Amino acid sequence: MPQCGIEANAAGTTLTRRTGYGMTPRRRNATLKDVAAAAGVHTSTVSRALSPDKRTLVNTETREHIEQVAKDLHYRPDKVASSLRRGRTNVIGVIVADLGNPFISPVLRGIENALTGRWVMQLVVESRDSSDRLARVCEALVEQRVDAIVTTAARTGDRSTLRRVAEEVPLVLAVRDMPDLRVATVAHDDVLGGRLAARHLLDLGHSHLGQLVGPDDVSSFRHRRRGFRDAATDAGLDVLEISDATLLPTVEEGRRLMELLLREHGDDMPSAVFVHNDPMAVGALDAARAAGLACPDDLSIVGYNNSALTAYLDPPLTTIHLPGYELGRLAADTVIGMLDEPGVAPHTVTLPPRLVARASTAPLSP
Amino acid sequence: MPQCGIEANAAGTTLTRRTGYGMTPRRRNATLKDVAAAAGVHTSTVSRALSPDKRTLVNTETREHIEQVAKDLHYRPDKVASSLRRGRTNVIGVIVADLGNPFISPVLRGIENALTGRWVMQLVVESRDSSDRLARVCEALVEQRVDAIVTTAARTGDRSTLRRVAEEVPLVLAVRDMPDLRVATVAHDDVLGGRLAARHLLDLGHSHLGQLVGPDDVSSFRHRRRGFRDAATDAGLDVLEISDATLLPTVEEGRRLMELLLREHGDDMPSAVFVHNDPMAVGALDAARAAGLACPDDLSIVGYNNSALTAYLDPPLTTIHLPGYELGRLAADTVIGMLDEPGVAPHTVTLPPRLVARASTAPLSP
DNA sequence: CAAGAAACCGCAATCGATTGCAGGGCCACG
DNA sequence: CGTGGCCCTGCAATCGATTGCGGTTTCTTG
Repeated sequence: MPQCGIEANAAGTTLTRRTGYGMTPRRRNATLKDVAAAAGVHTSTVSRALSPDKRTLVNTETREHIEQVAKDLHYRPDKVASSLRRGRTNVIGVIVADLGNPFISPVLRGIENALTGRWVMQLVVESRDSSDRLARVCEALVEQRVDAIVTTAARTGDRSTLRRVAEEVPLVLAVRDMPDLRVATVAHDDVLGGRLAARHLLDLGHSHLGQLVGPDDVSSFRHRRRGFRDAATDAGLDVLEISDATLLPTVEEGRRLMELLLREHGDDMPSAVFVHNDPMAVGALDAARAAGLACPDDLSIVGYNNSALTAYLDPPLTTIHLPGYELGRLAADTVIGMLDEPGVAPHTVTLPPRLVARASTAPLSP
Repeated sequence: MPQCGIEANAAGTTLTRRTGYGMTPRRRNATLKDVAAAAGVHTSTVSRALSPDKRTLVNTETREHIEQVAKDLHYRPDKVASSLRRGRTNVIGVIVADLGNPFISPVLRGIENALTGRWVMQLVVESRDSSDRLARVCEALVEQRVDAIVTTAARTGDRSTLRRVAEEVPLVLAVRDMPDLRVATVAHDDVLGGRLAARHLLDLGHSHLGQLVGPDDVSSFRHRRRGFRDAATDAGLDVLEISDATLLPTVEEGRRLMELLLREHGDDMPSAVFVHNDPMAVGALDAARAAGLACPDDLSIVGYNNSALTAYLDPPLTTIHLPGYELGRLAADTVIGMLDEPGVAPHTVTLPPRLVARASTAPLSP
């Protein structure tokens, strides 16, 4: 290790060099060059010594010396420079429709947890379920050179946007899917979710069913609706549907829809309704109660998502549980897989929901 | 515009050049050089023409021509290269303790919304309230060269970590604060929150108060505890405290603590207790009920956070509402402010909580 | 002992955009 | 007609890390 002889004077090089040209005068971190100078070797050697998979290319003594110097100088590799050179940022973009929706939290958490194990980070943006905004954030993420994008914000009208995106960067759809778009997808089996809700009510003896359905341009609602209806059809029954919902999953929205149902079909009310998410189910329940219907005696209600505290409502809400955390993990795994070996056929996974029976549903009173 | 003459052959340059050296053979996007060649001008001219604040430096005709060519080639500036050159990424790091905690959603949303207006994006990571992990993710964010960090995950033991971080990159504490660390902070006034809870109960005539408190190394719990106790002291009263809580804000945890309270002070039970967050309040309520205490008749309960659906519990939960979205926005604003004009004294903002009185609290029965 | 291999390290190009400086063209004014 | 000034563009360095290739040194082997 002849370089060590130079160390003495090389180490004397100071770190006070100012950032050149018109740079913003920010903090000055040690760079590869600084470490190289201080260690008396070439930058390429430092780079190799500090690289997990190239470290074998450099002599052990040299490497240890470099590692020591790097630590002394508090050297931190610049991921920006690294990304530029390698053409890979180790960052993925995550698009969600609404960060305020509690349902998305476990998904995000699943993604985060799967990624950090792989030294990848996530850039999180919100589309607010607007097509324009979705297009814009996609553009922004591509400019940021994210290695991949996972989006939970796909609506039917976004197909062309997503198709374009998928041509530029690995894309994964999460939570919502997109028919005939050949893109990797990780979603819940919402058709099954709808069926579970229906089957539960049928098992309880209900034969007059209704559902308050979410917008049809969101696949998860479309699937729930179809699953519920299919199961009813299988039993030879019709389903009363209120399909006026917007994308606001609020208690008030649920109340509004239930009032609509009461107004339009008050003389022929179903004995059980399936509401496409929990806050809305709560609102629906409230409106029904206000109209003099007791739950579950006069009306059984099934929600969706198994949101926090639904078990402690009055009455505890029967609902469909979705494994959001697992979905997040799998979505991240899928992304990583696509990056590791590109060109494999788009992978699609669906996770089974689970019915959680509580007191908002009861056998049909005779 | 003499360059236009060259356009014909310059535009003939193809985009099929392979990525050089050992690059991963990913998508090939048009670069500045491509646009320059196609437009028959130098890259620097293209850069200027496309830069919002330098566009005036280039002739209008030239600029429009360049813009056209750029659009035709689907040119997208490479933020990575740009970041390297300018020493600024326009990305900030956001550290949260637990992505699964629904309380954090509006905060994240507030940050996102404030940032996207400024063309800045957020890298979101989770510390899981572990000091080790916090240190690691901070390190990772610094390596990513984020322009700033906002963290909601500060615990007392993290002081030295955060101090080091603050020396390297602009830091903002959100939600939780850190005494005698001179760092910009945006938090709720949790002392006031605690006082509000106490005052509400005192106003209802309660004179025997208790609280189930969160861990003392988290400022928000410490503040709540103090505020509650101070208000009681002001009224000449003592407070029974159970301070065995962990950082898991679960229903079960609340149940456990209430059982502890019942076991240790069953013969001398307070008539009202303040629980430091909503899920725990629900658990506490459940345990109390299991022990034969009716709420609010025998026991009034106040929660914290005004979580979703608390208004529809049985009974509807009295709780403290926090403006999480606004907090997020302000935290982001603070960050942006620090970036725009560095060197100003650390700014600190506190937002007022609000008591939401519902049916889980009632006047002391005589 | 000579030739070949292996281990190790340095050179320099490269990723793509930004920007200080300088130079060319053109107009105005003395 | 000459000089000064303005407008616009081009030149080339730079940000910091990575890596193919080539050159030394040392070790192995016939």
